[in-house]
Amino acid sequence: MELKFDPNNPKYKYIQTPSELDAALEVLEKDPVIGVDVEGTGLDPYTSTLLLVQLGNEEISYIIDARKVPLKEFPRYKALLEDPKRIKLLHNAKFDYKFLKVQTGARLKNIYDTMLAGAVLTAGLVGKNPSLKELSFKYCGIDLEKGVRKTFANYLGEITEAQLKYSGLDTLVMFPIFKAQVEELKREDMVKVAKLEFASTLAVAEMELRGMCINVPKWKEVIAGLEEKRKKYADEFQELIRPYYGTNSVDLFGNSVDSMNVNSQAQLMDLLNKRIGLNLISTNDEFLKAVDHPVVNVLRDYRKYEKLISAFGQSLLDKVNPVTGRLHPDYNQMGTATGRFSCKDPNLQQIPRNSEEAPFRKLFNPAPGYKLVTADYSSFEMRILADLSGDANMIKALKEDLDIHSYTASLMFNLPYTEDFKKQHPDLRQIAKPIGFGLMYGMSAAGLASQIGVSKEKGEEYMELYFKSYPSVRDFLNKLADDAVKKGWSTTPLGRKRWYKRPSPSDPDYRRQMGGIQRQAKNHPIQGTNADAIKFAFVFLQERLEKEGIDGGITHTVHDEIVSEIREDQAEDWAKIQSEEMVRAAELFITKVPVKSDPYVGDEWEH
DNA sequence: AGAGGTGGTG
DNA sequence: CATGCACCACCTCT
Repeated sequence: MELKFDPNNPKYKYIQTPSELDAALEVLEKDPVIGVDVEGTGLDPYTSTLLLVQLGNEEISYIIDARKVPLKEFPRYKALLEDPKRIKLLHNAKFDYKFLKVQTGARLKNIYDTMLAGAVLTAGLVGKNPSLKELSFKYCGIDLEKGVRKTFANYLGEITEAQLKYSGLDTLVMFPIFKAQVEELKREDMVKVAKLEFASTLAVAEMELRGMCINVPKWKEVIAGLEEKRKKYADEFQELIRPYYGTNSVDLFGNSVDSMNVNSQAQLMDLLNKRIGLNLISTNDEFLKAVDHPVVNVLRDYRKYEKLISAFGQSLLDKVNPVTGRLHPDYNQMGTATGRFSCKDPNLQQIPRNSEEAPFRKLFNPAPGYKLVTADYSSFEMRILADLSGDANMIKALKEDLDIHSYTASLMFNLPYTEDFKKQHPDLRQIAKPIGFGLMYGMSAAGLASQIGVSKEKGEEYMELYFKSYPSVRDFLNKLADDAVKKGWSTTPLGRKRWYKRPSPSDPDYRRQMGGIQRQAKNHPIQGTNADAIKFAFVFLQERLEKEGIDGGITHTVHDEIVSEIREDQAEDWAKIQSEEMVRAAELFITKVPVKSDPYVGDEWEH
């Protein structure tokens, strides 16, 4: 690829005064594509200081010292970044967007993100988002020096020559990557999915900035209650196992001493199998709950509390932002091979559902004067399966709003479907339900059998009855598996691809790996279409928030659910809009069955 | 530092 | 022959 810059001697200009910035903008305003990058003293836009803002074209980078040039009072700078006609070229735009909005008041529009483009182009093959270093090597053969980036951490001094050179190259190198990726996206028919990622990342950035309110004092109370329970069961456990160890029951001062570490799987196996004489292959709850032994019972109780405390205790409260007093998780919009979001620090997508003892979700509340609006798609993946497979029976059931698992059971066991089928034949419905879910994961008859606790033969029989009821579902899923094996990828209707690394036939693990690919390929278009719809909903909702002048925004998402925080007087109207926009987004893909989304307005995160 | 086990979510 | 998708956090152990 022909470069418009010298990687060893990149052209840059260090901007320290408003008049210098005016001169730079004079040049940049002629460019249809602007490279953008920022350097700060840290990663958090609220607690770190913005040091540099680099703006450039494919030949030169203008490196603005944000401590010297008052960007907040610079309309011309803001107008350039917010110009909807000009493409802003960034790597991981979400990060820069947050800094630029918080610290300079500018909100990027119309972006191209080399990181997200790289991620959609390698989904399934690579576990993490591509770095700029990787992309610049791959597309331009340039080995970027990234050591300098670390020098910005907590940096308070004058900007050095090395820092300038490094910062300049960052914006320049994105141009050739951009050109190469666009060609690749066109070749792979992935322009639409890339555009969706680019558009939604700004809504994701807004969501992260907003964060979520958590009731810290009550959270601590709940944790304290759980700790009491954990201690009770821990003590009981040590008391119960003492006979199996004999010595070491007290230390030199007469205090009782633990015989073993309950949290150690190795020590537990030793206790349960060698000392107690059970014959367990694993200590997970699946196996423990099949055993009736006092030690095991107490262990299971202990584990329940230990899990809640370790995963959702103080470690989660430590993530509260000192400036905003709220939680601002890091959402990775290409965090999964299927296109779903992942979430971390903290992962609010795995907060337990409310229970009496641990009502965690009740402690996520709106700010004073606001409400939380929660809406999720109902049975969304089932609807996607019905639509994509085109199965007439499944479509009919969803169109008529029947209880889908009861209807399935009525077809499987040749019984009439009635309003009270669920009450009449709970057992049959209980057989049909796991098949419906399992199928979307590519589950086999054997897997089904072990899950519902029947023989392999019975499992096969049920599976056969299910597929006889929904014949097109079988054909659809089988075709997905076959195509993935043949082509090496699967796709959603939008064009979101997932690639597969097919094993060599001589690989001893060949069968198992091929089986895995087939299961992933059966699931990907379903889970991926859910993701496509949620991301369109993000884009639509962000547009509506701005258009309607809503005081509030999206605060959270959990795969098929979106939570927003809206000023009280606008919350009811917004609830309707949120559901409508979620449905509108889903209907871009789902046309043969109805899509439903019911909103809930309240002071707690619930659904 | 990384792997394996366990368990929380959709 | 193996046999349910997608994640992340915490713990222990090496």
